[in-house]
Amino acid sequence: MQKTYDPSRIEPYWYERWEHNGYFEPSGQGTPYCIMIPPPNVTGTLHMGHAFQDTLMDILIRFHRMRGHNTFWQPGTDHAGIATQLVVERQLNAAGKDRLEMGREAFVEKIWEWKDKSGGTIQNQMRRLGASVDWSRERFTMDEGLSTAVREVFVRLHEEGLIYRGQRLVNWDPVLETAVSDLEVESTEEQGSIWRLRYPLADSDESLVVATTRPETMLGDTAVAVHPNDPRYAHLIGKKVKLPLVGREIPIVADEYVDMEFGTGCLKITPAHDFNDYEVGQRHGCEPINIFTGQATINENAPAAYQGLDRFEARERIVADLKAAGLLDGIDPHKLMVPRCERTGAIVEPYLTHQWFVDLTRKTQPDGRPGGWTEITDPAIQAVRQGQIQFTPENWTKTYYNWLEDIQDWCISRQLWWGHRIPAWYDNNGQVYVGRSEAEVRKKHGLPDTHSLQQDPDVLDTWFSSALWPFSTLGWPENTQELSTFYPTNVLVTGFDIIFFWVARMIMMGLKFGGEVPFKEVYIHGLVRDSEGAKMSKSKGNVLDPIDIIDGIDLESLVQKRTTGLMQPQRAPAIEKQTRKAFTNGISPHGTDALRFTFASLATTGRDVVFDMGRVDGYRNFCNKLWNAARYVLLNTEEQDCGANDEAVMLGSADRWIISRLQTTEKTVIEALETYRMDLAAQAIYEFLWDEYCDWYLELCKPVLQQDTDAKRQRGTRRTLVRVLEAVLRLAHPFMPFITEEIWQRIAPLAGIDSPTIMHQRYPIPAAELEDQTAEAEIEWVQRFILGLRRIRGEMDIPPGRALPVLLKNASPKDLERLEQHRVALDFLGRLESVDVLDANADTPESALALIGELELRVPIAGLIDKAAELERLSREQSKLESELKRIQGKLQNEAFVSKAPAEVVTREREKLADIEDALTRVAEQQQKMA
RNA sequence: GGGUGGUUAGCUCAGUUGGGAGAGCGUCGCCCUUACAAGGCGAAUGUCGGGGGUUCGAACCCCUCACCACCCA
Repeated sequence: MQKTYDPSRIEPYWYERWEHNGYFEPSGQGTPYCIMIPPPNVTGTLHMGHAFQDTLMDILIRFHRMRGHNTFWQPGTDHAGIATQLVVERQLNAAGKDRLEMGREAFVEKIWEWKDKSGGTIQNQMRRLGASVDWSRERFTMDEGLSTAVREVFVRLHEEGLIYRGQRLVNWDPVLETAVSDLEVESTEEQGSIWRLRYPLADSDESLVVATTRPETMLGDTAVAVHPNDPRYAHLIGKKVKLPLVGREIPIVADEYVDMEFGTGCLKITPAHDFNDYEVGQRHGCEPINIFTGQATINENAPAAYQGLDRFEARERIVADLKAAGLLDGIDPHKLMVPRCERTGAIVEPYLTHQWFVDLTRKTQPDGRPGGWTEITDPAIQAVRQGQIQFTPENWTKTYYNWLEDIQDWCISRQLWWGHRIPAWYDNNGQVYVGRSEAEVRKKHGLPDTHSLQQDPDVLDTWFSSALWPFSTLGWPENTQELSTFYPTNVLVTGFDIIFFWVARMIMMGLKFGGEVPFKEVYIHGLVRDSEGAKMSKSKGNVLDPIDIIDGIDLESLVQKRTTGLMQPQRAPAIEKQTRKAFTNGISPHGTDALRFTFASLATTGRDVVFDMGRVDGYRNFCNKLWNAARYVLLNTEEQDCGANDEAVMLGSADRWIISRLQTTEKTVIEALETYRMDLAAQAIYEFLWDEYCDWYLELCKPVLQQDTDAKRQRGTRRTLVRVLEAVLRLAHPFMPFITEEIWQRIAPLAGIDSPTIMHQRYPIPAAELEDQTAEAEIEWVQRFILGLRRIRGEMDIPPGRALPVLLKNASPKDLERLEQHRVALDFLGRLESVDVLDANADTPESALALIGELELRVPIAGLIDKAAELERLSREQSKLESELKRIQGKLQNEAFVSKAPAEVVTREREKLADIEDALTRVAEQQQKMA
């Protein structure tokens, strides 16, 4: 093995080999285990969230594969309708071209070109991460097969009356001119104003004042609402106001929606441009008046003076005109939530348009057939409530229920060109026909070719196809082998941010069309944040490319990367400054295994994953530790007798100890993996490998390998060195696939194993009969002995190279037996010059003291010990012991404790008390002697 | 306004049926001991957010307050 650990040398090599040899494909044997990847954007790049999530999935996949399951991890991408169309459109604009001039067909062609060009990026980044997905079955939401599934679902839902077309208020992006989903709208608090507008009554000199954050919408007002219990306005209910600038007379209505405390207590009602007003308007029979065009300019329903104005220009003009008319009562600064489209940054407009909806709310349809609530929503709730699907952590079910129980119909149409075209055709009479194809529609409805049909120009929400992902990827609606083997899948691994939009919808569609839940478990992980705890985003300039952590990147390149292609270029200097501060020397290379191990150890139950580069540094060191430990093992075992063919061996207590500890570690790791506690699993592996195998076992081996003359003992030690390492490599493989494979290739033959890859080896199974309490007690005694000695060394500033004479006093027969048995190890690890056992009544010379239970370990002072330092240490130890003594005495003197606490707890406290009293006596003696 | 989660060492976080406060990183000493200086050995560091309650006993259970974060309206 190379002397230094160099991940860049081993990682790409092994991945290429694994993939080339088809090791990621399902074995076809054993219990099926399947995970569907949450499909990333086909033209996207890997961010930290992906890397985190992919790591967690790969750990589960490799774990189950090694347990002998028929394991399948489905990879793929989605077409990300808006994002992708936008990217290509921007490219065209930069080249001086225009989508509309170009035409739909040519534009879509351009997007496919872009997809082919940049489509492989994220897949190759996943390869760098070691993701063991089955690339041979990769899917894309706009593949032919998946598109068939989309059409099939649409048609069937429509046939059942569960998809309808209607006019509703939707979130509208006036830049893209499309409806967008709630998920794509981000509301943030922004500074705005409240305008107080005075509306005169129609039939008197009275007037009232409405408060609004959006004065321009007054052109579409259809009512003014007050609270029915508001005494200030009770006399006005039922009267009319004359809408300024427009002249329309609109009613004053009473509605409990109005907040009497807010503003003036009078609310202008604009049903066509506000979700709440729409509801209020409906209650009072107000016809919505739409005053905007698709680009949010004022349309022909408004007075001519304002037509054609942009919504923000219109606001200024209207406020100015009202002011001129003496109808502006005032302007107050006000913070309000402003909804913006995540993609374009444009302020989203509630907008009244014709869209396609999935019914999720009706219990029954007017014709008596079951409605969407009964057919789709309620079953999705029940599946979780009745435990067919389990969430981890369980708490997230609340979020799930909250949303589903208050669900709205799902707007699935988008006014885009990139996506699945809605399978609906219109004739010249406006009659709509839904079917799998135009031919099917014509056949079904007996429409001759001469009867003109136009397909609906809109496409479906990307989430509509994503909702089908768990079964459409497996070949549905065909009844394929894959579908019957892997559906329902085992677990969905995802972030809590898309529980509503994706998880819930997959459950709905899975139950409806897959006939069963799409997955039995949902593992919800946290979201990756930067070291300050802030969400990572390009515009904040705090994103990290996982590949940069793997390969390393110099500061200049990092600054460059973070400051190019910004939506707000003016932020570049701030981002540059912040980057230079946070990464003074850029990012050093860490390798994939270290990054993966970091992600695993960050996967706690919390919902924020605060990413700290220091952790990655630490785990890279861990990889290095493993590497060097393996080198040491090989150095001592290669071409030597390791008992690979089950020759007779003798195992010492150190051997039996490390084997016993390995069983415990295996149990911990497996249990942690089964409960999605990757952090605990990683911690157990880390501690075993570093604190037990490296720090103690390798050291305990040295005297045996270097000095022992018994072949069976040496063979036993070599065999244990090799076998334990081999097992822990398998244990750690799901977390650190590359380094474990590389080392395993060298170690496995020494353990008598012949196989091309660790990937297909069995995951360790803890064996109760290998647990050995006796050996653990033995080694613990040795550890305490050595630690006591080391502490004296450290505190007395005695160089580690200097051999020490040791005196033992108050030794029990057991102590003497252990001393005898472990003498070689103690000499080696403790650098003992001599050991003398003193009689109980013998005089003890001035010496530094360490207590191992009742056994006194003493190092004589002459010429070695700093008397003052020892006295200082003794007084520190004394006060520590005394405070502990006080605590325990207090407990035991409490009669209620003695009588009510379990007997074993009381006994334990009594024993502790005795130990402490004993230790205090010795410390006091020692102090006297030194004084 | 409704809901959820959080508050433990300087930093990031564990703490699984309530019974001796932990890890990593950082800090401070001593060591280039033939696997590893990306290392070894040792040390220091906490009114477990505040208050109250239940209990023999609370970081953990209950109530309450404060602050932070997120989600929904």
